[in-house]
Amino acid sequence: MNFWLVKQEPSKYNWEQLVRDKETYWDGVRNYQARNNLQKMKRGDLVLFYHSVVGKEVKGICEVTKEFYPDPSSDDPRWCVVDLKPVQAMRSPVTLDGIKSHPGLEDIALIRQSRLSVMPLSKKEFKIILKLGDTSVRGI
DNA sequence: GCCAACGTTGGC
DNA sequence: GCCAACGTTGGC
Repeated sequence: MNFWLVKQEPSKYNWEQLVRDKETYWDGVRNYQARNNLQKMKRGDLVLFYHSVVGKEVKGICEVTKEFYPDPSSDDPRWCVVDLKPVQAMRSPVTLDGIKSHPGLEDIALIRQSRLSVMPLSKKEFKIILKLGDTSVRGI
């Protein structure tokens, strides 16, 4: 199983909306590197949902329920989406400051490559963020 | 194939 | 609202 982090501005789509929707397709990715990461996601992978710009915090954990397929919001066959469903809200959202200041997280793309919207996390990094959020999921 | 111009993202 | 970082586009 692999671990990921996706970002979105909460004014465009946010965790609360995902919880209401129960499931969504993650559309709008228009960057090759982010798309390549989307294509590597496997069913059952866990994905952190980060609110960029407003809040700047990890709000919850999702699961990949469907692997990549063409983006229904685009005519361009280069772009794709995956389906995500919410699994668990963070008991305590993990802020960007918290991530920046925690040893062991200084190399994640959220910090090193702030514009990337879909990025991989190591299991270790995923576990640290869950711990910072006082949250656990599926034995992790 | 290089690079200037331009657009977008996202932290501050 | 500003600006740095970075990706994309298009002229040459």
